[in-house]
Amino acid sequence: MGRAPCCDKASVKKGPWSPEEDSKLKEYIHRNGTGGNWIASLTKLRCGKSCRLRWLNYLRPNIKHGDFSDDEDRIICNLFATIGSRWSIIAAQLPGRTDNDIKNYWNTKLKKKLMHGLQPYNHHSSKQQQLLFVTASPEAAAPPEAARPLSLQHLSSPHDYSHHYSGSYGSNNSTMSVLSAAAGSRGFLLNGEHHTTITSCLDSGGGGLGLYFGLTAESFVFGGFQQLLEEDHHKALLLAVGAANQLDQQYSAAASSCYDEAKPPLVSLTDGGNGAGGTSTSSSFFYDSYSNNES
DNA sequence: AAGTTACACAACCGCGGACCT
DNA sequence: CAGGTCCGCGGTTGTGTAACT
Repeated sequence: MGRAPCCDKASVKKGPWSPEEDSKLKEYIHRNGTGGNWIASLTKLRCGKSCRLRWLNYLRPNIKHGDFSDDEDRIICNLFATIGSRWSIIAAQLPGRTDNDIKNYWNTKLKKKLMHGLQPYNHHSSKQQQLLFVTASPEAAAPPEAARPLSLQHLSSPHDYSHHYSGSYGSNNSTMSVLSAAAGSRGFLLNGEHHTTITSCLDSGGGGLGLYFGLTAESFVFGGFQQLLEEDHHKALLLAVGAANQLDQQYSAAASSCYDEAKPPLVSLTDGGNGAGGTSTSSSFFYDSYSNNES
């Protein structure tokens, strides 16, 4: 019944591929193509799955290695915001790039690049946090000519924010839940209008970094989230807020803030050249969440 | 110079759906 | 139709190396 076993996992080689193995694999593909059964003639060399992966991610012709362009960054960001971590689909939009490549690039570089605008906190110790979703001003969603320069805006209290969520949490999963709850159940304000439709809320795993986004018929929100576990501080930012059909416009504004017990929360909107790794590839601006210091 | 840490990338693992017998 | 494997995918781990102390 069924097919023969994939391979003898105890006897096939694992680990990095040698040039000899690569040339054997290339020769096999050259002779037999990739349409057939990966397992059939390769079981003595490597596990079929391993052969397929090596071919697709490294040996295949026209594979691009090296730095990603700004255009590729933009495509990845926009697609991630739209469909999440569907790397194979994203890779299909980037000729020469593999899903594994894009996944690694996102996890090691791009995510951090996008988070670059976050400033270090001063020290608070709090068990209860508030995440705040801030109204997107019409100025911020306008082209650069209109968006800059925006002056610093002091917010007198957390209640100046349109929506907030209170709760305690300590893991990525619960962080995601909080973000989901905050975004989904409370909604957010965009250009003065209340929106409640959040299509997804993602947590991208380790490192305390997460991402969330939302879509409505008229608007788009794509955000990031940073968690500083040891300080129990959380900071959220929106990377892109604007009309969905404006996403390709080349404008951005970045905001950074720091919280000081003696001062009200500060939100600084600036030209995007210095924010989020200097991204100018999508409409973007940042807001911070508010860390409630009451305990 | 040696040890440690952080980072980037390649490879592996486990799962779900498609497919085969 | 049932039982089994294959394929493709996303998440995770392992490894080499550069940067730092």
